[in-house]
Amino acid sequence: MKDTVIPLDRLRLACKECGLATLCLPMGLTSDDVNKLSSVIQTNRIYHRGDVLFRNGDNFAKLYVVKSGSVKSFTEQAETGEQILGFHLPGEVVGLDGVASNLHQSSAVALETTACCEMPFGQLEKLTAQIPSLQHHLYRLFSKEIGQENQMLTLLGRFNAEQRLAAFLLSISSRLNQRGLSATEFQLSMSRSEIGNYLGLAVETISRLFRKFQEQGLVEADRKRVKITNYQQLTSMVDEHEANCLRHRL
Amino acid sequence: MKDTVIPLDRLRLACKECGLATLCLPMGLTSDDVNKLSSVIQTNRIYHRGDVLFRNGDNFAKLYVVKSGSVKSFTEQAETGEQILGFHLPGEVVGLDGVASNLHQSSAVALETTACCEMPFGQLEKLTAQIPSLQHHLYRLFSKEIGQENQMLTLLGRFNAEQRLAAFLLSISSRLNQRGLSATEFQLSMSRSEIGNYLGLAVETISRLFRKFQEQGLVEADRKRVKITNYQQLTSMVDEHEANCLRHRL
DNA sequence: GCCAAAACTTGATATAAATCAACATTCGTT
DNA sequence: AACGAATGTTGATTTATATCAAGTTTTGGC
Repeated sequence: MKDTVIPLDRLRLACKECGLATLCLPMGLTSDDVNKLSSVIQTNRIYHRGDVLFRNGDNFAKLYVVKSGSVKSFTEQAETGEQILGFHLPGEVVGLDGVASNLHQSSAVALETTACCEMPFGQLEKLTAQIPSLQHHLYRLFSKEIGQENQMLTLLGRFNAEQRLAAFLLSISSRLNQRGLSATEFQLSMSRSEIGNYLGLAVETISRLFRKFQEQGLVEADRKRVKITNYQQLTSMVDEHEANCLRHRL
Repeated sequence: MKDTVIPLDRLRLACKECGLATLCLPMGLTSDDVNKLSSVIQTNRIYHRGDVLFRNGDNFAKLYVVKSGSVKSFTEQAETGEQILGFHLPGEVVGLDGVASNLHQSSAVALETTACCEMPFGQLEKLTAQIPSLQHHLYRLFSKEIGQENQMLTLLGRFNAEQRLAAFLLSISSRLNQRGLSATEFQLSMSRSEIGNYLGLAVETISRLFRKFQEQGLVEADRKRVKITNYQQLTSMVDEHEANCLRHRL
């Protein structure tokens, strides 16, 4: 008995102190609920740069919550290329597209040393049937992902290169900030090439834009270290664009 | 009592004969389950061209299942423009992005005379807690939407104009075909301008591409009437592209 | 701490698709 | 059936961004 109780408590503690309440500790869970949830979660598995969380076509079994570090998800096309679908920062969930067919529809690899909590979806699903607030939380999680992809569709369909990079930097900034990190100074974990891939732009374009932004005093960028020096103007680039670029079509 | 029983039966019948098993009749529902489900669904509400299902910012209350006709969803930007996020054909669900914040994050209007079943999400959610297969079905529905948006991200990020239109036509074709309609001959419900908007291209480009496809014997297009005359080659345009276009980057 | 490979930068040039401009066709209303 | 408005077509021109081609800098393994 003690053998069982202590690990659960430790796990529960792990979740409580995790700070990533997004998925693990939705409001309104009782202590008992948290124990149930904790008991099905494998906490803090460590991945290193390039390690695969799952690959397109793998059986889908679990959702992954990034606890620290970062992950990219992507589809592999033919033998030569990949299309990056998203970068996943601490507190964000990876693997939602696997539920539909019980097979992962994309791949995910760690961009740096990364800790993830892994949640077996089958067990999670059963739990959600018992804990209404958890169920609601999970529906919301799926829905939020859809909303974010809608934003990305707008970006790719209507934004020019400059505005794409601005929106990208603001997105990273805001997401890190939500986790208590600086909104203006951070370290990117992805290469220029990966940013370009994600934004539908050539590497060279990303490189030139970083220089341009720097010249305009919007950011200071030293390799992966980024400091946003004019948050306001960066924001207005995206907003104005939304007005401008759409003026032309329909 | 009779008053209650008969409508429920009628509704259940409505669902049973609907043929759109996607959401309403997942495998494994008992007759009793179907009655429960039917009782919360408002069936066959009719919308006419231009009618609004919901608007960005509206309170989120229900999901909409297109039964016949078609719907477009989009975000409105500034006062002048819209970005079309998707076209929704019979059997498809609209409104999933509203769950996250309890507010619709996009708008939806009927493109033609359209019948929808409306499912109050709160009640649906309660039901899913009682009916495991329904719960699973709903998770899968969300997940499928995410998968489709991922495909769209790839299209916008990496496909050229030609391949975007090819992919678009093939998508419509396949989705109509899944509903028992012809895969090669159909009537589009959206304008060239809306297609362009959706695909991140100018109207003129769409117009030229239709001509080009026609000259190449891929399709016969007479205004909104489309006949795919070389399905095979249309498909290969998209596939080859996946190999070609990606060869260049990363 | 050195070396090769990878990542990044920069400039010159090419090109796909947007924009501009004009006209044609279709649709919906009276 | 006739009209104006919306939608679609077509050609000429421009432009944003890709591509090509060389470099330079950084990184990570030995």
